[in-house]
Amino acid sequence: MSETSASDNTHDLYAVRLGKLREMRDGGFDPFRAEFEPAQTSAEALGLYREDEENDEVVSVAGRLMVHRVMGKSIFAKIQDRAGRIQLYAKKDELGDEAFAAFKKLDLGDILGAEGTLFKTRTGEITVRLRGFKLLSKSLRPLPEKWHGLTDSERIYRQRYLDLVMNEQSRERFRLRSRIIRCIRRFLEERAFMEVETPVLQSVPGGAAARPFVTHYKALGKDFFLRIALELYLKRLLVGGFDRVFEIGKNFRNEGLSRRHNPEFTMLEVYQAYTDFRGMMRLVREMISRICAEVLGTEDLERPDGTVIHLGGEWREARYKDLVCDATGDLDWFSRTRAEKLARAGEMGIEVDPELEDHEISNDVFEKRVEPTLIQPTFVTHLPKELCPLAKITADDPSTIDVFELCINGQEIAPAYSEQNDPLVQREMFEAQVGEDIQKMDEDFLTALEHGMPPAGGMGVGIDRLLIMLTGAENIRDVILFPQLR
RNA sequence: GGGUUGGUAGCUCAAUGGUAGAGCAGUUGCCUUUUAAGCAAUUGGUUCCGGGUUCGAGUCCCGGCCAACCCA
Repeated sequence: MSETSASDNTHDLYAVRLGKLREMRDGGFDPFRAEFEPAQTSAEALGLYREDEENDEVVSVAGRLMVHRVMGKSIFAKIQDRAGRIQLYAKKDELGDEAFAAFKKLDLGDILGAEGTLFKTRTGEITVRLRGFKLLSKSLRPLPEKWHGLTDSERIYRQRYLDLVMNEQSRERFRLRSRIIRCIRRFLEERAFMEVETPVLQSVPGGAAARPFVTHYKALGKDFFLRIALELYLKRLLVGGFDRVFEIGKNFRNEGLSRRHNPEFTMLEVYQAYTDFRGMMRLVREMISRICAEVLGTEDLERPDGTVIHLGGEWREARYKDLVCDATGDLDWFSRTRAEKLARAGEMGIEVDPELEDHEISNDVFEKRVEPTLIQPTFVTHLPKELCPLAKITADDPSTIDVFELCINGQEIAPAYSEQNDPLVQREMFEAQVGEDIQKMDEDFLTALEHGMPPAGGMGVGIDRLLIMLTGAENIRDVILFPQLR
């Protein structure tokens, strides 16, 4: 190797910035111990500007340095805070030589507090005429390139903070998520629903058919599971007399990763006594209207492919069996033998596991040929009873249950049931499932039902999927701050 | 789990099997209302990792890791 000057590390961005930090500390200033409390956000400060007036009021703002243009004896800079960006203007003869030199040495990504008065530049941008500033945190690593920003999808997810610093669309999507969840909470609280928290660690993971994550509880010497649904604990609360409850929380399912699946995802579950799945239809309808009115400002959502989802007006209602028959082109589909169904499904190009149960073949048809076509809001009702052991059997059709699945954007958004509250039937339904399924008997839940649960409607809303629909995202990772990666 | 595409400077990207480049960022100088500021000079590389073919590999082959998309 040739003799390179070890002292010349001007190419090493980290070393250059570290050097600047050392220099400051040697000079008696440590940015990481500095204090500064801004009086305004960038947006509030901009709002204080008065056209054709003195504008002698001092504003103070703080944020991350995103633009830094040195022009001889003046410098233009922009800092970014939670409300946006604001431009700063430093003038050598106003700021003083020392402070000006320090301002000149700042790096993109540094976090600073600044104060000064407002004026408008020649090109009309409201700007803070810097009177003083303080470095509040030295950034030792460079930000992504200012124009193209951060596009590497892996870093967008693994280093989400960089995505949030660089991409306004991303910041806006997560603000929207927060506002939508807040809107849902308010909506339910206004209707006397009480928010509760139930166990994440469970010894019997119930309420759904899914493979759970297993963990070990050392003190008890027992394996536990991360919950796959909220349902069974919330229903215990109905028994206890909290007859309107909801929970917004994480569920965990030990499944693969895909555009629509993250192993931990956020569910809303709502239970209301003295109503049924029809009551849940009204509730979810009103809840989504409310989100449209309060958060989105529209009932028409344009998807990335250009089609528009209409959330206003009447929502379609269709029976599960009718939809499946339509999709197969066979009006007698449900009276066909298993072999006939397998053959037809094969003809339709659906790869079906020949081991599947009868109803599972039909459900494959539903999931692959019906659900993706349900772009406009559709309540799918009267599902086969095998699909859910926790719902009431339809009074005039013992093969179906009183439930709906709300589908929008080609995805199931919200299933809801008239909750099964007959402990004897519930036990039979569980027993029919156990053995063939991962789901195990939750005896404690059955005991609770035996004490008497009021008739109730219950509903689950997949918050992440709802957000995919409402934000027009194409991937579940875009609505989860820190999605699971390999 | 299978298929396709990709991984090159801090970032965004180039580079017929033949000397690894550009823009931005950085460094130095000029510039007191800029808007991806400008001008001039300049630093910066284990081409994801490990093998192989070849006189010669960022490029071709095999294996691995990671990502995106599609399928399961």
